[in-house]
Amino acid sequence: MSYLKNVKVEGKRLLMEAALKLAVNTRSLDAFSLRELARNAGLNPNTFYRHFKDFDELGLAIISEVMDQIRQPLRDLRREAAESAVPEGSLSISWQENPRLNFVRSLQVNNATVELFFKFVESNPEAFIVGVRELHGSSPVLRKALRALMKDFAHDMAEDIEVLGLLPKLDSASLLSVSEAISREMFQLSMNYIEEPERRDEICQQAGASIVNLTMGSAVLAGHVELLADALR
Amino acid sequence: MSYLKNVKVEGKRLLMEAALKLAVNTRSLDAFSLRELARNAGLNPNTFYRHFKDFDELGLAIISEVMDQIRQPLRDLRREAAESAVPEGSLSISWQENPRLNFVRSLQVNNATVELFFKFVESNPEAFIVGVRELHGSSPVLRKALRALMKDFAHDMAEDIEVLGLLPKLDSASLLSVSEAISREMFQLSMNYIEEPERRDEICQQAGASIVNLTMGSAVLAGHVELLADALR
DNA sequence: CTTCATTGTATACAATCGTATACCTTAAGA
DNA sequence: TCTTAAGGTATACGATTGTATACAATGAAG
Repeated sequence: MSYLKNVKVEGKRLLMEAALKLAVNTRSLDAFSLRELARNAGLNPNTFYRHFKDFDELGLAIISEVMDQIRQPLRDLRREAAESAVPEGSLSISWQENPRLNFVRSLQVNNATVELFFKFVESNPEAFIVGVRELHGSSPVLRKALRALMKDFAHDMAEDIEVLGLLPKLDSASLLSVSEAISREMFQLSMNYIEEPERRDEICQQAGASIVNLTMGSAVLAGHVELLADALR
Repeated sequence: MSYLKNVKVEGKRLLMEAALKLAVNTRSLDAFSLRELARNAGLNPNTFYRHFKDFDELGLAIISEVMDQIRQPLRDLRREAAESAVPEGSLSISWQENPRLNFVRSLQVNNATVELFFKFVESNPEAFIVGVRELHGSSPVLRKALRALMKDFAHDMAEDIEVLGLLPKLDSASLLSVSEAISREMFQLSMNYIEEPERRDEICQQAGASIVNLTMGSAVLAGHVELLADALR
């Protein structure tokens, strides 16, 4: 919930908290005024300048703090999903040896991850709203920072997929590319998930389907058709 | 280029044009003031109220006009790509009869479409910037409108895929779901395409890969593995 | 104990904001 | 021909904005 424990100076923290809250409600980091922000933080307008040069600097600070709190949990969640689905000792069995087992396991991990991911989104909406919003928002500085961040997420994911053996062998470029596509899809869908509560099941399914499609498609293109054919036989 | 030919009243058109331009530069539809808008349109501030109740109404008007000008061209472009890739008379040959031919053709159409799409984006950046921006922007009204619009695009795409025989038989739910995912990916990547000119080739490839992955993955999941295996043999 | 940087406040000001009221012009309908 | 609605302007108002300048409290370093 509170992403800003690291921020020691109280005024700074109050401002960042207020900004995050305002961003979630008005839903843009620069849609509110400096004075409005100060008012919400219970501080004098000028205090802002003690900590930030401008709104970009505030935005970067928030993003950086939030991501510190989110990145690792997301990885943990993926591993958690993986472990919950692995029949004991089967980790070592390669796709070549037992396509079917690995395929089924991959689907399980996939579904579990998606479910956990959206639960996580649900309990941390502010972080996702601000992130996705500003990814295409009005500040070039924030856009750039968030694009870099998406890269990091994708990189984490690629690494995990490899370590957890969730896909047949893929060259690392393709793997990263697929991971990036999955990241984009998941973050995008997280907005729908937040905003359309009545469609949450559907969105969950949609996300799962996209991931399966992307991963299986990439497996096919990497020359693993026969492998998949075996898995599905 | 000019999306607003339909708007007859001059003041209204001037306001919409100014808003579109401002949105592209400041990159948010409500990041500027009513007076700033009027100034850019060369009109009295009050003229705004003659045509719009508030900024949402302006936004909706712009979106609606822009999309009228964009939706059909996008479809044409897809058909154009399809026709350019079809060996004469081969349209009638089903995936079952000749998997390989259809697979190759599908890839060709795919690549051509992606290329044409990004060319289109390049020559209509305003439309895409505003669209993607406001899809996750600060106005719930615009968000909702743009989500509906994305649905329409996806629906068009699904219809075209079916008519043009770009995929092996798929139940219509899956087809729509895949089309939606493709739409999201394409619109998302269109932003990167605009903002990172030095990576355009890479982005183009990325888009192509995602589409192939999504479509082929869905084919696999729909039980067409053997078909694809044949195509790739 | 003094110094001084840090964090926050108080006051002030010109600029800009949204909008209310009133008025002008034009073209269409009665 | 007279009326009336629509599109556009002029002026004016109080509210809010970003920020400059000056000042107060605190705590660490010397």
